[in-house]
Amino acid sequence: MSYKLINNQDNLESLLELLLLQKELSIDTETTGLDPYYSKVRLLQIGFDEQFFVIDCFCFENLDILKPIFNSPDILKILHNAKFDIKMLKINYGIEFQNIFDTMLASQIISAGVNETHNLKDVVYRYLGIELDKTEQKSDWSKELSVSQISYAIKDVEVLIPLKNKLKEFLVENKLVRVAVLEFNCCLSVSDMEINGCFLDKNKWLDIIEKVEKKHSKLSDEIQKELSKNSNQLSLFNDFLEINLNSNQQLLESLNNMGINLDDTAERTLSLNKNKHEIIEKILEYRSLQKSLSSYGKNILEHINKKTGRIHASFNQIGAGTGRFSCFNPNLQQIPANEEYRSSFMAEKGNKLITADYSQIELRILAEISGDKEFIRAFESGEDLHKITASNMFSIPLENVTKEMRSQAKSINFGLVYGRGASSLAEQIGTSVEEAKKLIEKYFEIYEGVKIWLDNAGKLAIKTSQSRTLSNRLKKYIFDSNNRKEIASIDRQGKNSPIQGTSADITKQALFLINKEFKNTKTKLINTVHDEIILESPLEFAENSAKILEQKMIEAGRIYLKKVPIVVDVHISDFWSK
DNA sequence: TAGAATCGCCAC
DNA sequence: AAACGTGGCGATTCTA
Repeated sequence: MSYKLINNQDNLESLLELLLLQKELSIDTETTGLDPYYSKVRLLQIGFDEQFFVIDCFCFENLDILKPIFNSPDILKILHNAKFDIKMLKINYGIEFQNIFDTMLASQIISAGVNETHNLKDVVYRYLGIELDKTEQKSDWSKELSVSQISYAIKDVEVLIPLKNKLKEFLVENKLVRVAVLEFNCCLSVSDMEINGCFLDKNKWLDIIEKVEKKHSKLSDEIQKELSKNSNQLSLFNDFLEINLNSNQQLLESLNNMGINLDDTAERTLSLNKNKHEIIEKILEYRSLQKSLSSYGKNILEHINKKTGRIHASFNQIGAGTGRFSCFNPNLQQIPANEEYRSSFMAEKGNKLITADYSQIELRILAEISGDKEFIRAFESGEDLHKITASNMFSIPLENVTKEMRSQAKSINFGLVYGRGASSLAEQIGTSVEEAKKLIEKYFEIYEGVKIWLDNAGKLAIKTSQSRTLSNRLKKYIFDSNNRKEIASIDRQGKNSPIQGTSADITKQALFLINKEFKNTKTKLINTVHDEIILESPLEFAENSAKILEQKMIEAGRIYLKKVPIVVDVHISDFWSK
């Protein structure tokens, strides 16, 4: 294998001359670790036309002369899991990227929700049938380089160009080029979002946790006492028997012992049996506190980066099969939605947080794709959707809609996108199943087009084993066509995926537009939660940034929704708020 | 006994 | 048997 090692300024300048002539480059890095704030880039590998260059970054103070290459809209940069290299190169060298092809994202797009691994080794084997040896990947890249290390480093960039070509064929064949470009563009935003991170006020957070801990232990005592008092099982030690409240097995047994016979201890079951004993309410409250303490609690503080003082969560750009993000270390998408918790996520001194979310985006998408005249009209009116739905359903003027009617209409509206049935609706709104059925029928008389679309979407998913969003994002379904339960599930997924996935399309489009708009400013993208985008902006720019954010989110929505108005709610605050 | 599986619950 | 879509995560329980 022939390659050129670049280890002095002369070499680097000659390389630049060559790179400027290229249309496509494959790029990879080898680093001393995984955390971009604590790791150094050892090697930067660049390949094109069977030519490979290995830059020993330890020989250079900066890589400024290469910046125009990475930032060039005319040179395509091919990477696998581009976010990793982009973050490393940006933090270490201030290198900005534009125009990328991420073979990992491409592989995920083609897999279309089917469980497959997307590390380079597996993807290369799947698409090219080549076995890559990755044993050097975790070797020590901070010392003198071995021949084996260099040849490994080159192998990775060598394989990227044929891999990209193969993946591109698949993308074209499956009409996935549009969504791929969307994801590649969005990857740049996600990289910045992870670099920026968000600020969590440690003391404020600890105060909350302390309060919760007190409530938690008090409640725990009360429940334990109650359980042992009523237990007809005597302790051998004549002491009261403590059970592990977090063990649902033990809890169920204890409840049965005191005459509360339940099938399980699921929240649903407990809620339905609240009237049997006051302890049940307490158990539910205990559970909620337990969840807060274990899932968030002090654990989240361990994610504060010592260098930046901020939390840099990891976003999986195509984390869900529908195209939604997922998030971990920590999961910022499941922070309790109450102000107590969220207000600890703050803007740093001199800054404001700007929180913007799409108003009822999924229902607007449903209106768009179903084309239902009445549903669209409801949004065009600008009135409260649930109220206007109730008014339509019960054939009464808006002002006569009662709270109960509105709440019933609201439950149906939200249940729609999940393929919810009558029995589950009945449970929520506290009516008989028969009544719930009638309400749904009435609903679909008003919004007939919605019913037709939902029915078809479910059937189509089962018939074709796939569904699409408005960006043409694909979701494939694998199921046993003899299994009724599975078919019912695919039916619901077929209804939900195009909606949930289009929402993801829109948010990703917005993330791209926003990041582009705020490039080289002090306004930073710091978080996103499905239909919500959060920026941190210096005080003096906050008003203006908020306006731009709103505009760009609407612009992104407009690309997909042509018939239905889009509304974005924006708030400027010192902390994360609704 | 470590890792897998399951339950339960937080978000949208 | 269940009947509501998408995730991550922690504690308990199961399993090899």
